Amino acid sequence: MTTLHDTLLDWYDDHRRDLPWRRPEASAWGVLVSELMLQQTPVARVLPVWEAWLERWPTPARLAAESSGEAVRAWGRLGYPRRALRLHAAAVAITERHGGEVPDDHAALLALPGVGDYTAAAVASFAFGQRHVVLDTNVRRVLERALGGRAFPGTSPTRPERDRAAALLPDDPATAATWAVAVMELGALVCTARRPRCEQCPLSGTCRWRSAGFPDAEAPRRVQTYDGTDRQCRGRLLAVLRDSPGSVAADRLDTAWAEPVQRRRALDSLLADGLVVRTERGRYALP
DNA sequence: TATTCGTGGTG
DNA sequence: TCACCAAGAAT
Repeated sequence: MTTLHDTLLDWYDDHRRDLPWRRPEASAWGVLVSELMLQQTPVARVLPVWEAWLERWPTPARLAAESSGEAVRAWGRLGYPRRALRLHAAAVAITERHGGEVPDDHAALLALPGVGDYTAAAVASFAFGQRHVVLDTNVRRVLERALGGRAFPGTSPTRPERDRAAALLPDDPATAATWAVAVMELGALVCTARRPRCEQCPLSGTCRWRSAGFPDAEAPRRVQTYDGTDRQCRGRLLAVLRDSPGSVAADRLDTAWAEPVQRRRALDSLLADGLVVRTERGRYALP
């Protein structure tokens, strides 16, 4: 433990958000649900959906007993609806393979649908108080700036990056878990991607990016176009199905997207993903 | 390894 | 206004 650790842990104690999945009464299932929902989706939009989800499905077994289509419907407009399918599949796997209890083992977590290296480490750390390197985009940015002296990390985590994060991890598991969430929180609230609030940062005194004069602060980042893409088309088609209690006729989908070739392609991909099924007489529905 | 996969808030 | 983004995973 160094002054860096004490400084950041003190900051976290004073500034941490009171998020429902961080409360003591939150279950491991609640933590897992939050992590799936938070993949590429802002906290503010996750909050109401998470509350409703846990109210309706307080355990993995309760979700596993439902159709995957109900999960897709309850997912609402969080985006990337394949995550809803994966979360449902994870609930089924937990029910079948782990007796309905979210596993506390990193490898077992990693084997669940929708759970990658980050999410497995996050659940093991946040829900079970274990010591893991939790390397999300926030943590990577904070460490790259504070220790690496650069504005942004590369596209994917490197070996040296992991080693650096591992070397910083406190020995005590409970402290390591708090450290992990504290670094994430700093990245989310202060050391943000665009306009970091350096005047509020507890690490500003030692930050190498700051002492170097903020090089490459305006580094061009990859812009993702959306209008007119297959993604947008899929979203429109799925919205029609979410808002319909049963199945819909094909011509209902035609009204959701005018261009027939792209509409066909998008519908085929939704069918291939299992987000949509074909029912009787050429009608369509959630699975 | 580079792509693909939604959505809506915001500076 | 509109480009930019927000706790990744799967392939």
